[in-house]
Amino acid sequence: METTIQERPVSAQATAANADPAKYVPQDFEASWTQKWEQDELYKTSPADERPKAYILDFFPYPSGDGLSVGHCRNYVPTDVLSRYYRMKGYNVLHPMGWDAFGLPAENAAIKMKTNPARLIAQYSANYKRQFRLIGISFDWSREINSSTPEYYRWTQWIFLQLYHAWYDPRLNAARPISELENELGVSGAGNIPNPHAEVTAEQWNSFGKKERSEFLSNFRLAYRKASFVNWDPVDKTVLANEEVVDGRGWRSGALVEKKLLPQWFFRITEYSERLINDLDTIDWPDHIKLMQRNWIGKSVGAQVDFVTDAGPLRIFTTRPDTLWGATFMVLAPEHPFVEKLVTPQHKARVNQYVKESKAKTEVERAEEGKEKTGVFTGSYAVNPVNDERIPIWVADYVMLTYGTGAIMAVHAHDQREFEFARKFKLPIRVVIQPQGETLDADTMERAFPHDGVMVNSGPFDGTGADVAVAQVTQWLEGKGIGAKRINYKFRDWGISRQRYWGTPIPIVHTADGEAPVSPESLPVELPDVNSYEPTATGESPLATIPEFVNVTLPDGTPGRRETDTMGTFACSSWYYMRFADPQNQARAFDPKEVNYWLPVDTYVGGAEHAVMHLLYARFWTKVLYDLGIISFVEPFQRLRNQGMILSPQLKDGKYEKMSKSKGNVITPDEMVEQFGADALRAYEMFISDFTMATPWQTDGLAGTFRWLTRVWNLLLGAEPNPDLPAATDEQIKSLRRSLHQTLKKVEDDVNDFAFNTVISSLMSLTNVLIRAQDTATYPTAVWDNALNTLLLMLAPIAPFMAEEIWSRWGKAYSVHQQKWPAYDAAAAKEEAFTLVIQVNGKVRGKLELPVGVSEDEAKEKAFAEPGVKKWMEGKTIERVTYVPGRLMNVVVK
RNA sequence: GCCGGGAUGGCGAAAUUGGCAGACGCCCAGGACUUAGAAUCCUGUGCCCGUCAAGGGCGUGCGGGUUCAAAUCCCGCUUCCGGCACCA
Repeated sequence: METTIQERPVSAQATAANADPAKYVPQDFEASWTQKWEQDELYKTSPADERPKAYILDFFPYPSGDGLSVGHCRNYVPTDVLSRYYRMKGYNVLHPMGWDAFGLPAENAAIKMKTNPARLIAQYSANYKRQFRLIGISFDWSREINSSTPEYYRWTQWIFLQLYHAWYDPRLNAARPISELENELGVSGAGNIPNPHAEVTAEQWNSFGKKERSEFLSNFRLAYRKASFVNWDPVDKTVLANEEVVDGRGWRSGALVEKKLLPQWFFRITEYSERLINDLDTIDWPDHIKLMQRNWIGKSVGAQVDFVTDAGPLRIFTTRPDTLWGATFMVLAPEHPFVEKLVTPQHKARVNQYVKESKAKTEVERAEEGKEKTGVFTGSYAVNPVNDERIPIWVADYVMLTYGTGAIMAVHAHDQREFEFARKFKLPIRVVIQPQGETLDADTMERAFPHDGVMVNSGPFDGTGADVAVAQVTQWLEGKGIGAKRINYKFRDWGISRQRYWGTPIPIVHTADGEAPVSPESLPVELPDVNSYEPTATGESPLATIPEFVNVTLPDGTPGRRETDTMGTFACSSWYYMRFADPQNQARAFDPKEVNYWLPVDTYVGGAEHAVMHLLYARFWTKVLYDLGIISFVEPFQRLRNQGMILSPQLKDGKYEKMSKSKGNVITPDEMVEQFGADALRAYEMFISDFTMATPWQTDGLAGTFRWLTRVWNLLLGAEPNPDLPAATDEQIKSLRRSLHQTLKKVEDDVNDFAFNTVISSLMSLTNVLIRAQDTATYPTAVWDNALNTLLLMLAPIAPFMAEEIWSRWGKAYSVHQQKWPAYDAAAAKEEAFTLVIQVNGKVRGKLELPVGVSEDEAKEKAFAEPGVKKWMEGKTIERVTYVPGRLMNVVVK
């Protein structure tokens, strides 16, 4: 098929030749207003004061070489509109911007281009900044921050030390100074701490040397180092957090992640599981994000039970203690320490082989093979403590060491995985839960029955119903001392070590006596300025190869080696929103007065992809700093909203694609501004669809908002009223004011509700009303001027350039952006009449204009007299009439 | 597999949460202005029957249901997009 080249019908490109001052040519004035606003520091935020505050924040962007696309503008424009709106409402507004500048993409790009990541970031962020200015975003640039500067990461390190020097006391449900733990250990050991991470008596503790104490405290510190199997990305040559592994691959490199045993730094976020779940109820976030966090934390309530084995008590976790009597064997994870102890000589070879193979598999391989269960018998047996039955112990890789206790009891009849396993290995199956209304038969069952029912074959519990079974059995186990209630969480501590150069150095020195934290006064531990910083394949940070960095002598003369891992960038973004409250502070991370005034963030906007990473980590840091008395709030982000993605306008295989540089379908704000101006772009970003919805870009739609702004321009700067037109009647004047104030209400409500698309459509409607009014009658000057003035003020947050230009052409005092938001008059907005929709048997048969407050009888009388309605009622009997005042009447006839 | 969220004209979408489906735009068609085009303005525009009429029927992914009344609530599917994934 032949394609014709479409001419671009609408365009406002300025050419010097046809410059007409009456015409709307945004390119003629937008840039100079940006300059003036900046000169005048129009958007500079004041420190804490008496006014109510509004903190409106976008997710901390990672500046990339590609710059911003029109898709990125989708969140920056609405937050800017909100900020401008709040300024006009008299709020003290904080609307800042900065750069999440550390991390792999910049470092990898810099290595490739043989340059320095700092230089790249400077270049990329300058481009972002240029684009933000281009589209009129009102950031207070005096508060700009860059997480890779020593002035910033000094305080990231400081917060790291706060965590390092703290532990979580389950008795207080809060973090406390580690020194208080040390005191307690010296007096009473760990004996008074419920479920301590490690046991110690006071005598033992007091006999410990420096190094032993240091190592012991690692079991409690909120920032700790531990050798563990980690997700190793062989392409980026670094460790990844669990959240950064997607389908077994590194989220940035896409490489298959390997398991590697390395000493790593962690933050003990799991201590906050319960609070992270509970406090979700106190914040205004999208439900699906809350749900994702809950699922990620993965709380399950059940019981732990000790089975008797030759190697000692074997502890399992189950959410179904009511099925204990149905256990027909046990399964250990291949890495479980009991495997070695329990395997009998004649099974040793097979078991060792199986364990070796499992350990070699990646997570993906394990999962892929997951449908077909594998496993081997150890040769040993365990005794089920509830019925003294002897059951075989197997090893199978569908059991994970990292969840629960790494060991399970297998109840084949009531768990699908175990059912499959039992069928495959011809193990016995026993029904211990009978569903209501049917009878399960262990021999003929084709699938497990994992649901509720009545307990059978369960000794003293036969006949117990599902509603109470778990609680009663758990209590019984506790009474007999063979088990206890236990809560398990899926998620694990947050691994922050990165074996890379471009990140915040971890402020720890390793000495012969153990770890020595860098003193706060000697921060920052600066990243050395070096030429070569390529990652090593060994799992060692490139910093380890720099002797000047590594070798240190502590103030007391002790020689040490600096920690050479750096922190993953989620550390930087876990507190940047606090730094914005007091970004220049050289003496501390922030002044508590400022941070407690501005925080929590009132409205936080960004993509849903950070649901379980940044948003969980930031909440965790906030809670720790709260516990330590540094800040006075427990949740960082009061209201969260996620923008929908903007897709490429081209259909491919019946779908709209994501914009990406590799597909060559990226549309930039630069080209759109060049063609239509920034204001039309802003309006279209709002108008395109519901804020949360993914939607394709349509440049023709942008042409539509440009046309609308042109009509507004012509209306507001238009000619004097036509003297030939009749004077407006009282009714017309009332009607005009009604439209005006209804729109005002709608715009305010919708801005607050993030319904930006309908903000634009209602302003378009108002524009149409005003243009029509202008062509119909001459309105009193006061009425007309007030209408135009109100429209312009409503437009100011949306189209800031145009609003300022018109304001200035009207000869009003600079600046429109320092004006008050117009006052809403509810009386003026009130309707005097309404349209009554008349239905007969549910079908619309007529409409009637009636005064508000008309009586039901009168409405009926008039409705039944309507010819269109009458026609359908003739010869029928009225069965019922439903009347919804102000709306609708439905007559049911037969 | 489990858990979320969607599906509305040719296109992007609205719909006060049970009360006129399609606001507001785009596209398209016809007209005005113009030497002509662009821009602008006016009119029309869910589908079908009907002479472009009057009028009527159908219509919010599909199939049922509740209700005087369903895009909206309930049950069962299809499909797309996210998330989780042997979690005991």
